[in-house]
Amino acid sequence: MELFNDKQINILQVAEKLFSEKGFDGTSIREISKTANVNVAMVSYYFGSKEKLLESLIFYRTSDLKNKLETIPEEKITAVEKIEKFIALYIQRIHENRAFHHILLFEISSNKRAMDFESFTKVKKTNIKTLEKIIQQGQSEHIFKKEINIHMIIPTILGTYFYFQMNKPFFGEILNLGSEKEHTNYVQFELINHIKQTIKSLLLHAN
Amino acid sequence: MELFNDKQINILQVAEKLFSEKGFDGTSIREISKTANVNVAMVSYYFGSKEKLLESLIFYRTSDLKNKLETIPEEKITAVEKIEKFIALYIQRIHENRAFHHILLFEISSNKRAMDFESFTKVKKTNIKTLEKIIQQGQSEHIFKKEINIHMIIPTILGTYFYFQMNKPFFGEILNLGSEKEHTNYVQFELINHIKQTIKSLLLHAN
DNA sequence: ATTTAATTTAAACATTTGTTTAATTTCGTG
DNA sequence: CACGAAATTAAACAAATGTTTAAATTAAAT
Repeated sequence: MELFNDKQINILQVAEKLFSEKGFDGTSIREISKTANVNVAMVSYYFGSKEKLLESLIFYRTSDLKNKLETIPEEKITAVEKIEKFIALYIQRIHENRAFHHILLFEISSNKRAMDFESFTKVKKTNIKTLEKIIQQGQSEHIFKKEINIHMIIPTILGTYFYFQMNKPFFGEILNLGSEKEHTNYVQFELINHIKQTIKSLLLHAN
Repeated sequence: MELFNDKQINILQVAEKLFSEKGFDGTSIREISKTANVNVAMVSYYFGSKEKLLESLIFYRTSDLKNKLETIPEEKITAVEKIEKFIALYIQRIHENRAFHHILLFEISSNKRAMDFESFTKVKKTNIKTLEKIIQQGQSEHIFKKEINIHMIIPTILGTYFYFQMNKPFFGEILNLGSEKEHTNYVQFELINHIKQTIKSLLLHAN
């Protein structure tokens, strides 16, 4: 049994794109339906309402948010390698679903809609726990410093990415990133590398 | 000659609060005028339109965005102290105007409005130049490492702050920050300190 | 005090919004 | 083929939106 049929998925994907570009309130159902080549009534017919469409989108995207981060602590590699792998996988995953995460970031920081982000928050908390486990492993091996604020590591990792992403036109200009491909390439190599370097420096040398 | 009279400033401040909480599209002129205790028509009368109200807000806030960052490179303190001062002043300034910067972040990353952010972009570019100057000073003194991505330092500094700020409810919960005061206190001490520590580690020990 | 300009108001305006209706078409099943 | 359920449509709906109007009030200037 499939949760969403092709037509529904089409609408969800169009809505995701428009919501991420113009915001939830800035996007009308008529614009979504026109872009998706369906009648206006189809959105209500399939999803009930505009808010429920957003909820469906969150459900749709969160369900395949399961990631390979959880197993990293148990792998037979060094603590530093674990950190590097964690950062690379996490950023890659978010960048692949960047439109969705963009919407989430905006909606979560808005006081307007009382929406259920629990399923998403749960994944986020699991990821934080995974990172903390890796760091504590490194600390007990006396590789990582102990005088760090472990709660602020995730904000630095994800914040660097999101700030870069949200100011895409700005950095695209000063870094000469003309196309989307060049942009993704920069994230993949330069940005991920910078974050790795930053977190490693902090964990290995902080005082 | 004053640019905005008391009534206009009142409207601007109410609009700032509402825009930052519910977004530009999520806030209606009627809500603004009701909160500001003025007639609906006053917004059009004073500012012309809703979009021009936002432009006026940007103008109003950007005009006092002049900061004390520019003089840091010339001060007679060590490169490390300059970096620390830069971070502390920059984050403090943004945190004081957090509602405004919240709006800006959202509007800039939205493709919807073709708005003029030039005056703001100019300030931002000046700040980046200031930071780069400080780092280059430290590098020529052989205190700072050279194998860093100088363009990604600002995303790490501001991104850490904004990510924390945008996920305020989330971190408020796991850090037990009940009131706005506790929250600001955490930014002032813990968060700024973490960012200082992170950037210092990177600049001093990166490899 | 009179006139002129600036401010404030309630009402009206035209669009746009999310949503529903009721009729029509499509499709799978007996 | 025939029947019933699902899908699709154009139209209508009420509410909300940004903006304007024209009259009324207040303030400033002469």
